[in-house]
Amino acid sequence: MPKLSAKEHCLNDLRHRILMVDLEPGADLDEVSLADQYGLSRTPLREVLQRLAGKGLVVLQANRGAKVAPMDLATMRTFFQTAPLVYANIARLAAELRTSSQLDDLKAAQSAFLAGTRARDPGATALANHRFHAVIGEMAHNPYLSAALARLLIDHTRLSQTFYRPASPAEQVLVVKASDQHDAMISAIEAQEAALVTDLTLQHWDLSRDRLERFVRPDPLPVDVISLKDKRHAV
Amino acid sequence: MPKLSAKEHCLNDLRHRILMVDLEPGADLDEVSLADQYGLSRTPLREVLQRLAGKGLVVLQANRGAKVAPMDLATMRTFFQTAPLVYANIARLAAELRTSSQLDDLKAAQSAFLAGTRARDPGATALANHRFHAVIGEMAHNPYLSAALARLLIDHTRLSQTFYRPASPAEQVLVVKASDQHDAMISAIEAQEAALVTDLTLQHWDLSRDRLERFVRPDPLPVDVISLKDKRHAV
DNA sequence: GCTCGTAGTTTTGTATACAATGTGTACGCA
DNA sequence: TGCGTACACATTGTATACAAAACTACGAGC
Repeated sequence: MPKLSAKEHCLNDLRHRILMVDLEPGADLDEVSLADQYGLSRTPLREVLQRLAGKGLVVLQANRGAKVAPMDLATMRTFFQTAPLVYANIARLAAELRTSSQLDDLKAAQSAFLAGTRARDPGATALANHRFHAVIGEMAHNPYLSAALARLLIDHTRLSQTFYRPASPAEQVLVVKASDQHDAMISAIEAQEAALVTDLTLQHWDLSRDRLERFVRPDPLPVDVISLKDKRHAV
Repeated sequence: MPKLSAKEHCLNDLRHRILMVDLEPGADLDEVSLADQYGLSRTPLREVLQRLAGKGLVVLQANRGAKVAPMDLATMRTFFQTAPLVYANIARLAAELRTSSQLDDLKAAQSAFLAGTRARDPGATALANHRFHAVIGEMAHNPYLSAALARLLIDHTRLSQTFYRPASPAEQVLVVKASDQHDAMISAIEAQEAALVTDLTLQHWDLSRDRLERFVRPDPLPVDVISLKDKRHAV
């Protein structure tokens, strides 16, 4: 069991809280309060913030402290525009270049994902999903595209959390479908079938996008209030 | 005139030296010597290193200091594989989304590039070229692809420096051609002709790749040493 | 003779005190 | 009353001293 230093715990926990939108996009981060919250002095805490800034999780403002990386409308637009390109290319490279130990990591991430869904734990599920796709990024052995992927995954995970609502039956079906796609991707990556993985990845993206869109643009409220009244007891 | 703090100067200068391969890939960076070299204490210097690490210019090794980001064979292979994809997509977005002030920045970078070539200053030329493509990255308004682009440009600039040899006449022709392509790209971006910019960018990439390849795989030495002797005075 | 262990040195990591910068508020003046 | 300035407070940035970890070299044991 690797014993984590206070600094490592701080880094992981802040990362976790940002991805879970426990710390909201744009939120100011106070050095002193975070420092004694994690039981370290400001010096190493500032290094943690610099590191998080390097990964794109926070942004530093000179003489004005750090804040959680914001997510405005423009960001989201760009996200939807860019994700399929990067995901597809990463997936293709992953199929070609994956090592067997990375394949084990991927299967472990998928196990965690399944466990999360079974436990109805949206946070754990989202985090495992993040890990799953991050491992595919590692498989691609491409530092350039991985830099883009890492930033995409940050916003992808945060968007999922933002729009998540306690599992409706329809939602649950989609999650199961996503899990099946994960399994298919694992098989294809293991068999190194690059074209197939690319295709599966794009299907997976479409599912994810539909799921996000469903919350951004929900079904409109019924215009006819009277008829709604009649249906009240039909639920 | 913006007065630079010692810290900003340190950041810029280290960046500069890394891009110019004055600091070679993989070189160890000693905190204390760098600290008094730039006249600041270790605390802010470490922050500078963290920032450079975030940009991908250096890599940090826990309890074992920092070193300049290495460039091994695998990196170069990946670079050539990935560059056209990112450059082309960035260029297309830049044409669509550029602002007029960014267009001014781009023209300024091209002026600097031209000045560098005229002065036969390979360092200044490479840096201006870096800036030129970085501005196109800014125009794309896409933080995800920009992250990939930034890392590509680091290695692109370093490769150019590594393989640069004092301008042969043939080499000079290629630089002029590159400059012309820059001008064409500026016009196309100004006119927001996305398809044209994408095409020009890929042509520009081909030129750059040919130039790099020329040095990686130069013409073989003449096998027939005797006949070479006869030609000695013909040069 | 080689390996392992250990002491000393060098280098990195952390805490704290202090300086500088930014921010808010209250007061004076028009 | 409105605006500007100045002062006080809060927060960030820097330096230095100290602690911990890694590297080196030397010596003992097998």
